[in-house]
Amino acid sequence: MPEGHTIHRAARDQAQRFAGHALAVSSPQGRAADVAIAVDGRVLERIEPYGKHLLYRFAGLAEAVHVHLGLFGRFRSWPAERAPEPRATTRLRFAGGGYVLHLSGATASELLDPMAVDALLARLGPDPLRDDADPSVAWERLRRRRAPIGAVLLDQAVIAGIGNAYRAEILAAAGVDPWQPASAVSREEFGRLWEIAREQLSDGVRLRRIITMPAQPGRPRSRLRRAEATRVYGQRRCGGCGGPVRREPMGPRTLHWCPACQGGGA
DNA sequence: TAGGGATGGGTAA
DNA sequence: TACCCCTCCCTAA
Repeated sequence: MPEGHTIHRAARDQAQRFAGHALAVSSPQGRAADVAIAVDGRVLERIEPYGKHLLYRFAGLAEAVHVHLGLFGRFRSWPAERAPEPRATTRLRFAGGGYVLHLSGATASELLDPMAVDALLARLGPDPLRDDADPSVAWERLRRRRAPIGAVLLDQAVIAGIGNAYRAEILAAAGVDPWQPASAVSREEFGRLWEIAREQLSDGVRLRRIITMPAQPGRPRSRLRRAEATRVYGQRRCGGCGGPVRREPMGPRTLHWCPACQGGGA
């Protein structure tokens, strides 16, 4: 679920529903009780997405509410009249503007003072989904790394917002060997990776899913089944050439790639 | 119905 | 590198 596209989608959807409204905020689970106390009754002004991080800004409050979904975090929302009771795991509940939102499982759901916000943003690389992103910053960081390009794409300090699925899909679309050192990637190749990242993540925001394969006759992209939606991630056969997709651990995460299209792999 | 993964990341060593 | 946290869903029985 949560790579950068999920976060940007959530920021837009939630801003549309909640921004400008005073929110009733609670923490049924209790683990974010301090957040609930700080913002309950305040007007939500805006929601800012940075990579996989969200910052909620409330009127009259210097601190921001920082949410990071991690691997397990999830938002659910409903029109107020159809909203279920919170579960035992509901970390935060927002209500206002006719809607209810539940957050569960997040790695982070905390108040950050302005200095902590600065520190957070300082350790993130540019986010391809943001208009203010400067890819040359990512390039300067990436070109110095000897780690495999597949691993460096997951480093949020280099590019913010890419996760395990998109790193596989971006490299596959670019035909780049994930195992080659980042330092061996040319400026031109990097430019292509950045552009593909932008396109794939933007499509993910629009379609609300990771879909990197084109539409098929009679089947728009939004209706592609899981087995058709990606080129290599989670697939047994490559969506490009039909050859076998390989899976190997790359550091702590499983890399999916097509040796025929991308090369690589001992 | 139990259990293994999973689109993450921080920390310690 | 290893371990920890966090929750849900799909799969295999």
